[in-house]
Amino acid sequence: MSAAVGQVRVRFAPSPTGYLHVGGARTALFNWLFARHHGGTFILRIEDTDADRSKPELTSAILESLEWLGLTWDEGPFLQSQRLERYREVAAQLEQRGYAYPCFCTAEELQAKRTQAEAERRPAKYDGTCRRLPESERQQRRSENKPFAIRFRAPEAGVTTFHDLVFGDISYDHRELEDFVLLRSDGNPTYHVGVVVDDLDMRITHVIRGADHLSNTPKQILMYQALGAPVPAFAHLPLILGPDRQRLSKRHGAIAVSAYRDLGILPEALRNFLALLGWTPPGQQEIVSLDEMIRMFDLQSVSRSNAVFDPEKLAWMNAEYLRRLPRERLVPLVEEELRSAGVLGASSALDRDYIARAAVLLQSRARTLKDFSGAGRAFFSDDFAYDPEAIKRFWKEPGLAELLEALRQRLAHAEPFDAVQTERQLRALAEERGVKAALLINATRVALTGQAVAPGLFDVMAVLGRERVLERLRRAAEHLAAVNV
RNA sequence: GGCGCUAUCGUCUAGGGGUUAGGACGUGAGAUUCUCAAUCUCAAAACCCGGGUUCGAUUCCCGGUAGCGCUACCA
Repeated sequence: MSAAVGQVRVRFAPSPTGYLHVGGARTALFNWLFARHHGGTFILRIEDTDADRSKPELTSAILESLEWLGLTWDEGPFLQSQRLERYREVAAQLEQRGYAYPCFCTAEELQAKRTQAEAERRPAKYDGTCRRLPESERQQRRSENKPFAIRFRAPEAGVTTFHDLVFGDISYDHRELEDFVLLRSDGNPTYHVGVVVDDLDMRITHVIRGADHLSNTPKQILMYQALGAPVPAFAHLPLILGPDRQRLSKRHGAIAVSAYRDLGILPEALRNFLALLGWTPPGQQEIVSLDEMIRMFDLQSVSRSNAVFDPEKLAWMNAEYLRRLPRERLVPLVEEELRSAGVLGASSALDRDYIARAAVLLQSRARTLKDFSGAGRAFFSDDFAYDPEAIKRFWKEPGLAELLEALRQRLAHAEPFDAVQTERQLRALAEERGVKAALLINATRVALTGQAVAPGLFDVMAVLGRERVLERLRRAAEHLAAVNV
């Protein structure tokens, strides 16, 4: 790739009217991958021209989510709200050159026209009242300080055709176009001005965005042409849908990137999963490292049909990543999870080495980080409850209290207190009493972890250590004796 | 309604004029076992419909249908 010519410049341009959702994250990811693949530049721009709906705190939340996903930007973030003068300047320029005109219609008038058009089952495009205003009339109304918007003078005939890198050739008849607003009557630009002017000023070479912008593209191309500017390449991405095949929205539950972080999802897992929504790497491998993704990413292999977001597959992928996590990354993540879940207090006596051993033991069956503080709670705190289901399943045998007490006494002298020795002692006891080892093992598991499901019992004992094991056996025997009468 | 786009297992997708239509998640069965997960084996599961082109279409073309998008002084 030659660096001098065609240096790739792409951007991600969210609007701070909500949190970064998975669809936006996927768009950001594809832009980022494209930039990295081509050794280009990834620019972040905040489209906050809608003063009413934009919230500054959402901007920082979006940045945070992008950083969490590892999608770092090379330039920006640029705020459109700080470039308003520039947009007005361009709008004025378009007006001077006859590509735009002032429109004095009020919101009420426009609404009335639209309603009537719908009633008559006509397309509800702007009727062009102010487009046909004589120049003198325009001067007159302006001098009266009547509020006005600036509209683009769309061509009345012809077709705009462009080549989309994902969708192929797209044609759009100009008769479908209306004279869309460039500048609102309060002087603020609309979306179309913001994108075109910024993409131009920022020398964007490839506009990679959601397919919901496909129909907007002809309008923007017309603006580039009116400005006598080169048109960038376009690549539209299929949309991400909910399980009901509707466009993803709050109704679908977790859609914000931050929600997945809170659910205990790893950023690399979410990133990998998102990459597979609409893009397939060559070969049949689905777990793809970042480096491989960058190397293999290609807009031409992006799908054209919308994709349903499948949380089940994400969960599977997260488990895959969790299992592969090296200890030095796993342990801090687990500690953080335990702390935020309140399992580990500030004054916890647990040392790092212990936490590490417990985390590694739990690692192979964890689906999310939440599992460490949830199902794994008993490894990090003495304050855990016996799961009613576990009791029902493994504590139904009579005489268990006495059996656990006997086990406690045997284990008190097991030396060393490791998986091999504890297993030997437990099996010996089971044989001595003529009960199946499984019965004792399962009952003990509930005693030690409160759960019906846990790692291998003897590994659990080895990690917990003699002191905790004996104490918990005592507690369980007590509990059973009290309940079973 | 108008315009645009899309259409392969439940889901994500590969493929492509002649294939046993491939993989992954999920689902079912089995192996293993100390519970569960993991792992291994096996199984069920798809080319939207109708025309056309062709010796032959799931693949190419047209139409229909369905879904999604746009249709704002939102982005």
